[in-house]
Parts: sequence; C-alpha cells; structure tokens
Amino acid sequence: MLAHLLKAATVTQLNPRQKEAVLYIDGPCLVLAGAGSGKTSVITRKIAYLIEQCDMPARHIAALTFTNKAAREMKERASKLVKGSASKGLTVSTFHNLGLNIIRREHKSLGFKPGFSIFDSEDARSLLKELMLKEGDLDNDHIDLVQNQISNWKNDLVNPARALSMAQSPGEQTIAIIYQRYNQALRAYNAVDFDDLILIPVELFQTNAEVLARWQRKIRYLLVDEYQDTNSSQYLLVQLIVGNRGALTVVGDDDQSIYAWRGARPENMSLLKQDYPSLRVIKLEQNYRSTSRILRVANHLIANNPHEFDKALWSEMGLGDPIRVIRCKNEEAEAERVATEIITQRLQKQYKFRDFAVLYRGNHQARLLEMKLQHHQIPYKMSGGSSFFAKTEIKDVMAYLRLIVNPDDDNAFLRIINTPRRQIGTSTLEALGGYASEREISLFAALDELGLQSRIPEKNLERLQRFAHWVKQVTQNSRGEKPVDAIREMLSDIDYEGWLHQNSASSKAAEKRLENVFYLIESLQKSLDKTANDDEDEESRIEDAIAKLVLRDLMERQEEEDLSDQVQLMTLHASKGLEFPHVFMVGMEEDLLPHRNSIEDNNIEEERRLTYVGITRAQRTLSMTLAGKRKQFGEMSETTPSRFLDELPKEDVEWEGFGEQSAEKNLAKGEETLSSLLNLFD
DNA sequence: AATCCTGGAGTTTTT
DNA sequence: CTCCAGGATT
Repeated sequence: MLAHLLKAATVTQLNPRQKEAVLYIDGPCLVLAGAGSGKTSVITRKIAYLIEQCDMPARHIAALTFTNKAAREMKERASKLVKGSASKGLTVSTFHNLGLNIIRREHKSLGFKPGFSIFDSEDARSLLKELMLKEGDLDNDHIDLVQNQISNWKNDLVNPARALSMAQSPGEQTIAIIYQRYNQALRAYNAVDFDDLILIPVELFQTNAEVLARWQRKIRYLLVDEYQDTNSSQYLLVQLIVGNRGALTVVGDDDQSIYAWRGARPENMSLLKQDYPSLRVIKLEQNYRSTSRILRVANHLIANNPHEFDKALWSEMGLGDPIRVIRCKNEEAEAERVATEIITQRLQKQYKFRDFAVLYRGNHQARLLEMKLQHHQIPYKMSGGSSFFAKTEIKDVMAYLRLIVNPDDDNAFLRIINTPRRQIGTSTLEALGGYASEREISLFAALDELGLQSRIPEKNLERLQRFAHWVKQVTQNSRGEKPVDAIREMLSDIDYEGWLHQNSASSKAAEKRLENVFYLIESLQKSLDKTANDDEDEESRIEDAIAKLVLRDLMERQEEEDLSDQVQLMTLHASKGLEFPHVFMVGMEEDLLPHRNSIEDNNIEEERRLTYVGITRAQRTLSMTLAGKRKQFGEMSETTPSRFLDELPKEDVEWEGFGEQSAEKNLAKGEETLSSLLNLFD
C-alpha cells in the first residue's frame, strides 16, 4: 500500500513519455529531450524510482553531468524527491569528478603518489611552452595549436606512440613528440591534466579487468545528462562502466549540440543505437517553457539541419506574440533599441529587469550593450567574464596549496618561489632547473641534494633551503588536526596580505582580493567539514579538497546576485539550459551568426543549432535585432542579414526596418524571402 | 620591475 | 579600431 502510494508520488506530474522514460529500466535508454521538455525531472525522478521502487541502494547509482552547477542542482532535486535519507551515498558528479575519484582510489596501481596535482589549461600551456622552447624547433605561436592537438588526441584516446605513427607531416610528428614529452613531464610532476581525468580511468579499465569489475559492482545504474556533449573518451568511459548490463539512461538533444569545437561528438547519440541494438528511444517533445509561436519558429529553423532523430516541440502555453525581427541602422542604434525596448516594455507591462535576457554570439558584442544599458541606468548582470579561478591571488594561493600536497609540482613551485619576493633570481632558478632535470627529479626535491652547493652561490642556496624548510613545516602542520588553520598561518607567515596591498592598484582592490582569498579558504574549510563525516580515508582529505578546488567543485556560489533585479547579458553558449521570459538575440547577421569562421569551415549546422538554442530560451517573447552597418576591424561596412532569418516561418514573424511596404507585402503573402526583399530596397 | 612599443589577430569555454 | 602578448627599453 505504502509502496503503491510512493509510486504514485514518484510518477505523478509526468506526461506519458516522461513516465515511460522513468519506468523503463530493462535496458539501455536514450531520452531525446527537446529544449524545456523536463529532462532534469526525468533524471531525478528516475533516480528516485530506482531507489524507492527498485530497491537499488543510492550508493550504486551514478548520474553524470558536465558542470558542477548541473550536478549540484540535480543532486539537490533528487534528494528532495527521495524519502528520508535514502539518497545518501548517491553519486551525482561531473565526468571529471568521477574520473578524479577513480584515479584517487586507484592511484597506487596507476603509479601516482597521493596528492597528485591537476594541471589546468594554463598550467598545461606553460609546461608546453617550456618544452617547446627547449626543443627549439617550434615557434611560440604554435603553443595553442599544439595544446589543442594534444587535447584532441587525448579526447580521441590516441596515445603519443599512435599519434607519432599516424602523423601525416613533419609538423605533426614534432607535435606528437612534444605530446610524449608532455605526458612524461606530467608524470614527473605527479600531475594529470583535465583530459587525463577521463583518459586515465578509461585506459585503466581497458587494461585491468579486476579494477573494472570493482567499479562495475559499485556503479549498477548510470545516468548521463547532456549526452550530446560527450566526447569519445567520455562515451567510452560510460560504455566501460555499463558493460553488458544495459543499466544506462542517457538524456540529450542533438539539436542543442553546440560544443563540437571543443571535442563534443554529437554523433555519440546515433552511435548509441549501433552499440546497443536493444536501445529504447524515447522522445520528449512537449515543451513546458515557451509559446507555440516560439516553438514553431524553432522547429522551422532546425528543420534545415539533417536529422538522425526527428523531433518537433509543441506546448500548451498558448500561441503567443509573433517573433519580431528588427533591423537597425547600425550597431549603436541596435544597442540603443534593445535598451529602450527594455525600458518601455518594463513600464508598460510591469516586467522586471530580470525577465529580460540579451544574447549574443561573441563577448565583444557586450561592450556596446553595456554602454547603452549603463547610459539608461538599466541594471544588468554579465555572466562569463573573468572567472574566480583566473584571478592572480587565487592562482597564487592555489599554487601554495598544490605545492603542499604535491612537492613535485614544479609549476606551482615556480609560480610562488618569488611571490612574495624571496630574492631568488632567474639565474639561481636556472641553475636549480638544470640540476633537477639532469637528475630527473623535481625542483623541490633537488633542494635536498648536496650536489647543488657547487652550482649555486651559498647565499642564494640558503634562501632556497629556507623556503624548502618552511614548506615542509607547513606541510606537516597541514596534516594536523586543523589543516585550514595551518593554511591561514602559512598566509600570515608570508604576509600575503601585505603583498596584496603592495601589488594592487588601490587599497580597495587589495581588500577585494583578500576577500577572494578568504572565500577560497572558507570553501576549503567547508569541504573538509563536509567530508569529515563521510567514512573516506582520512589521510587524503586535504589532498582531495584541494583537487576538488582545482575542478571548481565545492564552490557554492552565493545566490544573492540571482535575487537582484538585473537584465541578463550572456553569450548564446552560456545561455544553454537557462530560460527567460523575454529574450533579445542581437547581431543576427552573416559573419556574426553564423560566424565568419564557421562559414569558412562550412560549420553552418552548429551555428544553426546555436540559433536554435537562443530561440528556445524564450518563454513569452522573442526579438531578434541586426545592424545594417557595423564597424568591424576599424571600418564601417554594410552587413548582410543572417541566412537564419530566411529560415524562419514568415507567418510567425513581424519585420521591422526592412522597408514598410515590403513588410506588409511580406506579411500578406508570406512568400518572399528576406533577401529578395532586401534587394528591392537596397 | 615597470613601462613602452610593435605586431598580429579579431568565436564560442568547462573541467 | 582595440586588445593582447612579447620583446625591448629604461
């Protein structure tokens, strides 16, 4: 009886398709979840269903997402759905976090010392730079290219040896050799990069059946969110964990795949059908977000892309207003128009500022918008921008933390050896570096060696060794009862506060930076408190907490800003997954959307999906704007309206600024294409 | 170490 | 044009 009631509670408020997706557990399941179709509900309900109706303990269920934010939200929603503490032990994490856990647990057999570092892209870049400079055969400009290539190889499970054997040109050969050196260097530093967090577990599972079996026993049901964004190694990780059990539900939307440029393989969706012939495909087409008009426009646009799975969104939210396409004189008029639209609509219709979002293709487009919004005193919030972890003070403190848990982390060592100043110059460091690489040990380890005496003047050596001694002391303290206190003490030892004051533009700026540091330390404390109860291996708690900091996990953003009433400004990419009552899409022009580079690379389909994502963010109204003339690279030039405007259903669109008569004619006949209209009037 | 100069590019970004 | 990185200059 109780079970029956619970079942009812789990499955109510779901539509038939959603219900089917939740209840189907007899085999692999692909949920094609259109925008706004309640995909998170399906995942969280399914988790609840598995726990409560299928008696599957929460600790045997894992759900994977791409961002920490998504993981946090999903975990919260799932635990609310599940009665009592039954959701305890549930894994909801990012791919990278799961990978980190696997490497941590298996670090011995993988040959890593505990406390291994995670190199972020900047660390990786500076390492590559060093390697390439030593090599001498590649020029500095190629660093990005090399970094990208290595990342692509890692995402495609190509190891250095294979990269070398597959190289088509001397250039590729050189990169493959650098790739090999790079991996060796990471090993020497007891470090992994972001891509390794997926790749290493995959390689481990492929070569060690026993370990794989252990993890398969741990994870008995796997759910994957935003499946269209997985890359090859991520999909392989999923396949390995699932094995032949078919205990897999993936949720995704091929029409919202906008990250192919960073390795996502949307074809993983159709691949799934081949790899799991018994795959059940369930489409969620009812949308709970937008008006029919908006969905009609979105469907019509995306129909221009080839489709493996057909899908058409519909909703019961009413027809709604037509989509407006507004052509302005120039980019300034465009930004001005957006600002005045927001002001008048807010006054006339009692909307809040927060009901509006302005979406654009590239960050630079935000500049003018910001100016105009400021001018009209419209409060706005720009998401994106420089991240917390890019700030120098945070990078500095992180480097200290990393060196404490991993003394072999040369990158961290070099970052802080003279921050604050310790009067250790480049020549000293070069001598140390030379010695360390001869002996194939880390810089920090080299400091213990007597052989240094002949290489480095006594005074400088003394300074280095004083530093080393101090670091060891701090390390020891951090293993004590109160690791975070040890960290605080460390910062006061080096008078980091004084250093910040010395190196900030104003004392106000210094305060702000100090606040950031405190926030970081607080997060560390929180994380340690949280894991204190969990029965994890105790020794590695501080290491784990620091590793998670690098992955930006455990940074619980304060919600205060979200409550305030501000217009939302963001890129189309950043808008994925969000929704707003009233959306403006600006810069609907050829070369901007679709972007020029995408036109050149013949990548129109992804740009169309990006447009689709933008359209489907809108709940009530959608306005698109474009500038007739735009300043680019210094000079004003005529623009061409985006081809995507031609692909909108004419009966759902109101045109403005394309010439009065033509607008009427167009509305009446609904036949002419936009470009033919423009030809008439230009 | 701080500042100036020059040249080249000019999308999207999370972990 | 405008912003960066990197190198050269002070």
